[in-house]
Amino acid sequence: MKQSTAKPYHHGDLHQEILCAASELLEDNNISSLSLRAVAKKVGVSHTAPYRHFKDKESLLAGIAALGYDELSVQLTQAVESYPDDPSKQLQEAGHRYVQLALKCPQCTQLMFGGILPCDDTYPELKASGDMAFDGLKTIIEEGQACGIFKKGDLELLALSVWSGIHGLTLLLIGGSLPDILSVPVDTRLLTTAITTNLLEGLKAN
Amino acid sequence: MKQSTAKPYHHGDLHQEILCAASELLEDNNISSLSLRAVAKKVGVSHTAPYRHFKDKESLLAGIAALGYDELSVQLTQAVESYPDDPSKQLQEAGHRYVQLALKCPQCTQLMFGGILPCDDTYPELKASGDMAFDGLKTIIEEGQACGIFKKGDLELLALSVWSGIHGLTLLLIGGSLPDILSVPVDTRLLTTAITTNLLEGLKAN
DNA sequence: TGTACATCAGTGAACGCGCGTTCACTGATGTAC
DNA sequence: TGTACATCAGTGAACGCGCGTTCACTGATGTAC
Repeated sequence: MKQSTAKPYHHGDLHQEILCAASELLEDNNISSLSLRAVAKKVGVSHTAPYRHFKDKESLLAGIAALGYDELSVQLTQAVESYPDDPSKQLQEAGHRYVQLALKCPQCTQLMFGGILPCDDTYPELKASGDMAFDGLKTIIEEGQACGIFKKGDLELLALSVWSGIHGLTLLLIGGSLPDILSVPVDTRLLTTAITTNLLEGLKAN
Repeated sequence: MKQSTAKPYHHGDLHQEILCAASELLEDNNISSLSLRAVAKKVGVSHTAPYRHFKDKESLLAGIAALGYDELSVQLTQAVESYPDDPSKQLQEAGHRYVQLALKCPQCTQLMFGGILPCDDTYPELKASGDMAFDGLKTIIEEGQACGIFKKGDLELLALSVWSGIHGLTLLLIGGSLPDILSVPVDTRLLTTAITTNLLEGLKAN
């Protein structure tokens, strides 16, 4: 993204290609076994080439995570657009999209939320992307409050309540422990609906 | 645990000591930088000694995670005992204890839920400990249903709803992203109370 | 009680591995005149 | 238009590192007779 407007040089847009290859490799294995060398190999450049585009390995990881937050924002926006003027349905749809996205790229989700990267201003782009995603959620709830279907109260606290519920389910799903804990087969859609319904119950205005 | 009844031999109870030292080292750093060699060094034995007690590194990690689930079960039991005959308060207390425990040992929590270890029967002790913890939660909800203050419905689904909410908050807290996302300082107790209250709202009988 | 033997916890050298990072380099591209 | 130079993306050899695991061993403990 940062480089995508720059003119191609030598390789083309190695910055983007590295990010893209790294995201793919990340899902093929896991965070700790993702190596700069493997990424370079996948792209077809020497294993030192990435250093022209990323200060070090952590910078690359931060770039991947930022892309993840960006994609999350896109999904939230689409959820809102799917159900204009119906914050309850928007929230439910957002929940489904959150879960689906995480299931599509579980390792990236771990990277985003696993406390692996600093969340402060070390990587401004990462922080900005993360904030934007949370803003998307807050907007839905704010809308619901404005039209009187969600209860009043601290916006961030309500948003965090909802987020926690979905986030918890999501991580339990990608953690893979549920199939061995629950006595029934895991039906992702059913579980997500049940949990968002529960959350909406606690959110609705009296 | 497995060995604690065995008579001391040579070192004493190296199995336990290794588990203990590994748990401590785990919190000092993180999962991927925990090494068998460092554990052995901390205990004061050669770096191959752990192989007499654990098949490989993953087995050791499974042992640590199992201890984590056991401690979780203890906390749930204590939550129940703190408020006899009041499942709502039991649940709230359980939430607080869940969060507190995770904050005390965030890396172990990641190990337990991060999809790092197989959840099937590869490590029976691990699976048994995990199941027991989930049973503790189900028991609280079952009790609440029995005395009519929680709504009817699939027990596991309700338990999972509650668990997801608390689990999500917990992982967001230990992920460390909240202080940089929320505009107000993070008050763990307040957040936990708000979220469990919300969850109870969605759980109560009509 | 004493002795010979079996068991097995713990040792230390050695193996092969992939990793992140550095460094001096090369060569393609862009630019000033 | 042509030339000399500056820039900088990508190279490849080399570094030092810590790791998991294996192996033959040693020596302390337990046990059978």
